[in-house]
Amino acid sequence: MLDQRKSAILQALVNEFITTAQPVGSSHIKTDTALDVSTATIRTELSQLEKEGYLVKPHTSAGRIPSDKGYRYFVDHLTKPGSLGPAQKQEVKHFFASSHAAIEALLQNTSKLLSRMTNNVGVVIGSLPDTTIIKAVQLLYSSEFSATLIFILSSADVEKIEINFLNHITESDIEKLSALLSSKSINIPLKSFLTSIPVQPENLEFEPMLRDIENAFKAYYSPSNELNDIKSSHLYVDGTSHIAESFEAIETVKNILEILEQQFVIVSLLRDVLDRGLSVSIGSENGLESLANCSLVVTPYTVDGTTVGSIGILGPTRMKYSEALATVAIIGNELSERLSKEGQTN
Amino acid sequence: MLDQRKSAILQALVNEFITTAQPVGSSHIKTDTALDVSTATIRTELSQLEKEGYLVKPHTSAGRIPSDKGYRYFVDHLTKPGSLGPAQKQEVKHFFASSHAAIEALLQNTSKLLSRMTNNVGVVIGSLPDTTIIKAVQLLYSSEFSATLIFILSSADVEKIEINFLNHITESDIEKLSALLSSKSINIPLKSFLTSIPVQPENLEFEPMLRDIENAFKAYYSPSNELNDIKSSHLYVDGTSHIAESFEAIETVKNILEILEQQFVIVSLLRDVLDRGLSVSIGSENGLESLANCSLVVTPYTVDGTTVGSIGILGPTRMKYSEALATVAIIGNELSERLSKEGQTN
DNA sequence: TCTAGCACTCTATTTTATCGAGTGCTAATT
DNA sequence: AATTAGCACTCGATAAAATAGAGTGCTAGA
Repeated sequence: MLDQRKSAILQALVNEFITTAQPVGSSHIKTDTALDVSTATIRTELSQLEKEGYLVKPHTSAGRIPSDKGYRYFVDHLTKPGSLGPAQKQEVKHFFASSHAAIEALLQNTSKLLSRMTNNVGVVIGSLPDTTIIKAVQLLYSSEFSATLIFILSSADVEKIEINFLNHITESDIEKLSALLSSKSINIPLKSFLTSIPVQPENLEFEPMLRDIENAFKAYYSPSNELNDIKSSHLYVDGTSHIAESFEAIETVKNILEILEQQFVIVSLLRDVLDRGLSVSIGSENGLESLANCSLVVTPYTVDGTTVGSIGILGPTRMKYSEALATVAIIGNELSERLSKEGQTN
Repeated sequence: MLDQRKSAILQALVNEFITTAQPVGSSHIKTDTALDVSTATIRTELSQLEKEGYLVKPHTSAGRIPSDKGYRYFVDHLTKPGSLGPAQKQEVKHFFASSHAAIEALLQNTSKLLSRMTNNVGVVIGSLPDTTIIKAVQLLYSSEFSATLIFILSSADVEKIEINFLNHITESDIEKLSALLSSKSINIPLKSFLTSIPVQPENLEFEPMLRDIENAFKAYYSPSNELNDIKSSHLYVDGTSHIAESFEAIETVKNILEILEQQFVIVSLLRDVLDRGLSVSIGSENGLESLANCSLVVTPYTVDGTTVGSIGILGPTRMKYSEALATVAIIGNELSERLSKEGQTN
């Protein structure tokens, strides 16, 4: 824990660095703070803060830059939750009040909103396979040898799986099968879908088709499939252009874009946060070389009290945390509310 | 039309520039080509090519760079279709042979494949609202006041629309409505959906609900909604990190990323190509300041002979056109075949 | 414990010099 | 008429040298 003066200095330094992106020297801090001490005193303080790992010097005769530890302290102890201006609150309210016919569009637009309001990359992760429950099942006839299996999930997502049948099927077969599946599988977790349709005496005639469905389902959710996470929990990203604004080095930009393309990486980062609530992951805490200069501000969102996904922003470590935290928090809340209200998904 | 020697010079110059990204001087061209003339002769040719608009000089004492017109000539007259190596053909075959349970995943992965094989941005556009036909309709009960309307389209896409009813509804209402819609709307174009359900004497009791559906549908496809194009024709983009490799200036990268985020811009660019077949759009031909240094190689794809969308790559004007054309063409073919076979979508 | 003062460090910026790939022109050659 | 050798000239790129100034760390005195 830092004493009052060190705190004030660290806070001023971080704030200054966030806005200017330049190393901060002792004299700047003197003007920024109300501290009535000389720059020499500030310098000794700075050098101690550096010794303790909160600050870093790019080179001998430069000002200081916050280290990840410095940012961490800043976020944990020196950042008030922050509140949005009325105009911005209005923007969020208006966004969620306006209609978004499809859930996918809502989530996609939510990532856009996050991005636009914070000038960072907006990220939204929908549906968590472990917790989602089947709210409706429907099998739709496509052709003599294929049909589409559709799940509507508690997370408000829709999953659809193409089924190819080995044997000839009829529309009436499919209808009966569909009814059968509905009767057995509603309100159980998606991951238990298979066990919910054991072969019973009365549906022996459907056994081969059920076998086909089983195979398609297994293939779709095969854990060996790296894309599985993406398929079963959609990721919506927007505002990638902001990272080109935030970083000078084109190499850095490239690396971050690559990470964003490997969606499962982001997905797992966002998942970590589910039981932690609103939280910040700073630089090296992300555990990824490529994201060493990035921070994530993430919060889970809920549907009817159950956590179903998370939203967040990805930006440079020198982001406006207070603003970011406030924005992510409010959008998370409004999204939860929007998804829960009107019983749309129950 | 350029004479033999000018052609050879232009061709050599473009090829050299594509690989080195440096302005090309007369001596390089002498070594690159089999032409048995002096550099002085080449210089006069170059200066004529420049006068005719095929080449550009960054500054007085530099080599030349192809202009958009130069690339255009190169693509139109000096580029053979190009063919992929066996390993690459294999990669494409293998990709389309392996199973992709959901169409969305297939299209998303196709953009990834395009990107990986060409080291550019891969783009896939699915479903064209004007031509898509409803293959199945289903209304699913969600709650007392809401349901989900699902269309399976000939493009293999699924559209779903949340309906909020003004009045209390029951599951049985929804079932009947669903059957009614199915009977009236299958095999008609999506855009004619509304006119396909006129109120008939026998379904007067559903009139208020049909009204609600009508409103939701109208809202969803409202032409005033700029997002409409995106919603009704999904866009899949992958490999954005490659643009950070292709361009030096971070500003350029930012601008291109921004364009990619405004999906409807890309969608309209890709649409232009539908009746032109495999084609290339170079630099200023794209009509967008931000894409002045980019080219698009695009081809439509079909399902059972009907064009339903297009795929392509976005890269720097100095891309390997021959390779790009070959790759886009083969992937387009395989995708069409894959979507058509097995009658999955009929 | 704080502060004024000062020597020292080191990057960033500017200035100057030099290099060399490439051009355009001209006069001679084929 | 086309080609080519020769040469002066241009101009960005790279390197080297000079300068400025923001910032530090240390010390001695208040």
